[in-house]
Amino acid sequence: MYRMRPLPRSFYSRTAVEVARELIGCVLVKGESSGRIVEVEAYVGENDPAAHAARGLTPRTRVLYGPPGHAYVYFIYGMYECLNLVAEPEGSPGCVLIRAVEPLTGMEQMRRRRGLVHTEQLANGPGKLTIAMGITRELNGADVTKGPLLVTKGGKRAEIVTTTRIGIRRATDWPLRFYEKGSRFVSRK
DNA sequence: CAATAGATCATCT
DNA sequence: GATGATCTATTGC
Repeated sequence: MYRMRPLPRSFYSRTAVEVARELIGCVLVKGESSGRIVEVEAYVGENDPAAHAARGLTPRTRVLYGPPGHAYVYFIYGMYECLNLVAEPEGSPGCVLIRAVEPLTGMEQMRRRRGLVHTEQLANGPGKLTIAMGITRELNGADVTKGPLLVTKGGKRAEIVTTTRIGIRRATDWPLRFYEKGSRFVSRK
């Protein structure tokens, strides 16, 4: 189907903020599970004190410096994985953290992985959504313009709320978190 | 309700 | 050796 085609690489080859805002309302797909992206954060590169790229090119941040449209999946707190999409042209390490999705399909599989929680809480956080959708470090570096993990265009354009980012210690006042206004599926208002 | 503690390990200093 | 883009359970008011 036309709608199911992955977003092209050119979509991601813009500033992290542009990509972040445009991703709201798009659909994240992996296998039979899919969800509408309702909350994201932009990490804007080496000059962003809260970004992993703030310390430059290391083994971990390698994919951030690669071409846009790839997944950056990292392990945090000894327990969770977080999904980012690499933005900006190759060599510029901006990215977008996917913080929450509204489950659309494959909810049974998500419940199997996440437990018997309400639909709103299946994927309303960066760690929760990777568990719900089965996204692991094996997908680090994966090309999301191809699959098995991909993003497609959403339906109608969402109204977006801008706030400061969550769970970071530095640059806590930078307005780089975006979520869909009125959504019950965001991690926190 | 809000605040806090604990889990648990890859990454970088 | 300290830290962290988290989550859950528990404690306290």
